[in-house]
Amino acid sequence: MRLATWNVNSLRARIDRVEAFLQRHDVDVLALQETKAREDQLPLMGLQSLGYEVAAAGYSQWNGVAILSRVGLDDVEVGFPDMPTWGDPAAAEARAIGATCGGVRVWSLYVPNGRKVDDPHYAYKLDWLARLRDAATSWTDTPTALVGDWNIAPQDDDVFDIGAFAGSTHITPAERAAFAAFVEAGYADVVRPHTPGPEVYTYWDYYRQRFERNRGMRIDFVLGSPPLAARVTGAFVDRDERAGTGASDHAPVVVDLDLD
DNA sequence: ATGGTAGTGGGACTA
Repeated sequence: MRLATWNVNSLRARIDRVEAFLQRHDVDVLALQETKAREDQLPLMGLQSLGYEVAAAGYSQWNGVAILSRVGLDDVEVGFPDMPTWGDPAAAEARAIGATCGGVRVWSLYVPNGRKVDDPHYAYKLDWLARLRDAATSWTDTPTALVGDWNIAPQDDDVFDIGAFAGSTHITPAERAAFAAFVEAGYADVVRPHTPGPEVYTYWDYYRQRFERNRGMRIDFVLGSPPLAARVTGAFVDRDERAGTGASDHAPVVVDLDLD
């Protein structure tokens, strides 16, 4: 089974790219973030004609997560147990959706950005991650994939210039500890072993020609429970998807699983 | 400290 995650930065603006991506890589399950579409603006018929079922937690303008699957899509759950709903509950629910696809529990996650370290959104981000970790701790015995935009760069090599991020979110010790807590709970970054070396990014800002100069960040991850991680046979970042006009600012991350 | 670009929706906000 081929599983992918992609912060698409508007599903409707990029539906042609999404369909091309699914076909180019023969993807079975795609977790999307920043769909920027309400549920009544979905599903998109083109995806269904390609054989994909759609589960979405929508919110107009910002956020929105979805899961597309052509290997079954069962037990859809919007939000995780005890998820904090600071601010607009609808916006909170548009950050996490879970579904069982082909025997794998997939969670499409859009971790709160955090804005600035002195912003209330930063405390919300840490609280959100801690509660997700608490919920995820009880899922480690089953094949579970926590995928999406984590808005955390766990290592200094995961940003183009660590010096430029001094005092910024995404690289603080507290955020990195929140990420590490998932690893301590048993989840593994299943992509990094297949993408060795520095400067393997998943996100490049639109401005200042950051992609052309490869000044990016690695903030999109697939974390697998032990039963899932044991079945990973390969992974890659579809860097080419970020090139050209009309691209999302994030590249898709693809993982292959041997479920036999 | 600011602004650069993109998306939504048709202004201001988010990233």
